[in-house]
Amino acid sequence: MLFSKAGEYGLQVVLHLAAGQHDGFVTVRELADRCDIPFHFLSKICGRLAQAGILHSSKGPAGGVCLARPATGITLLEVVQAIDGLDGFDRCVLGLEPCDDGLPCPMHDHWHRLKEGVLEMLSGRNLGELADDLLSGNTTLNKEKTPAG
Amino acid sequence: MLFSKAGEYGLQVVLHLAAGQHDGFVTVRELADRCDIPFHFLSKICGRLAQAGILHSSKGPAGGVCLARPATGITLLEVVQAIDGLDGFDRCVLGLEPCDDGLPCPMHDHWHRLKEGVLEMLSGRNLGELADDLLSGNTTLNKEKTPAG
DNA sequence: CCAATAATAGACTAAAGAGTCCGAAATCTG
DNA sequence: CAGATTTCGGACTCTTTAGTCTATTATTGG
Repeated sequence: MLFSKAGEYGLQVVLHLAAGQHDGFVTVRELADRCDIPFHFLSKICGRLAQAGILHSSKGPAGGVCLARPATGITLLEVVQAIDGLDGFDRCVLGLEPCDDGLPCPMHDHWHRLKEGVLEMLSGRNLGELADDLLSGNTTLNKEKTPAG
Repeated sequence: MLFSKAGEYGLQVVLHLAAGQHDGFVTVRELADRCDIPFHFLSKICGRLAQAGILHSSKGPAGGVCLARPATGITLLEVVQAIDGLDGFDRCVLGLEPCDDGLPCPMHDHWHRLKEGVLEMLSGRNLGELADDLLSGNTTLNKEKTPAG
């Protein structure tokens, strides 16, 4: 609805890393397993996040990825921007070409307010604060499948 | 971002019909031309809208489509539901499977409020009111391409 | 240096979304 | 009834997104 699958996965992983309190690198394989994300697909996503300066990465044994900066200095908006881009936020909700404050479509104003709300959701709190919510048990990233049977 | 292309087109057409003050049927061809939508694609969309009881349709010469009910009795939400469905509104914004008030993801609450806002945007006003905005010139559906050259 | 490990890059396949085409079936006009 | 018009339905192509596979490069440990 709001993000591509890659975007969803990227957000999950970044939150996982922020809440994980890992010292060094975590392998993409482990992230993929823990978050139930196709490994090769996640590799690409982490590549983009590394290129955007959100993750650090290291090859070889004891390598992997980790947050490139303190979690308190990273917002979800950066992550979304690195993966999905922010173009969607500039487009008319009806797909009309000339739709701005000058020539607004019937939903322009209302949608504009909602978009602001989304941007605020993505940039208002940093990864550290969200990680705190996770660690305190107020929220969760669990993606457990109900055990077979 | 929020709707599929088919959904966007459907909303455009329904708004166009509501604001058009047509007496009888309008051909899908004419709608496609006016709204700059691929004709065959729009045919399918109108088919769905007709099946959902939002449009009436008639074959043959002097045939076409028209709103099945007074515009004041139709909401955008119905249109979206008929074309895209409402499943997207039930899904977690991060794509997590168990994500509800009991086991919320870090964005659950915030996203829930925003979704309510979207639903309110789609159901809060009816087609008639939106058509009034269009007719009074406060809003527009214009999709003019800048003239070649 | 050698072997194992892990990210990186790119080609490839699969599935979904978007758009096209054609052959009905229905309906109006003459 | 004949022919033109228009919706309806399905099959089809094209593009994008999602996901897989393979080879390469860098790093670590022995």
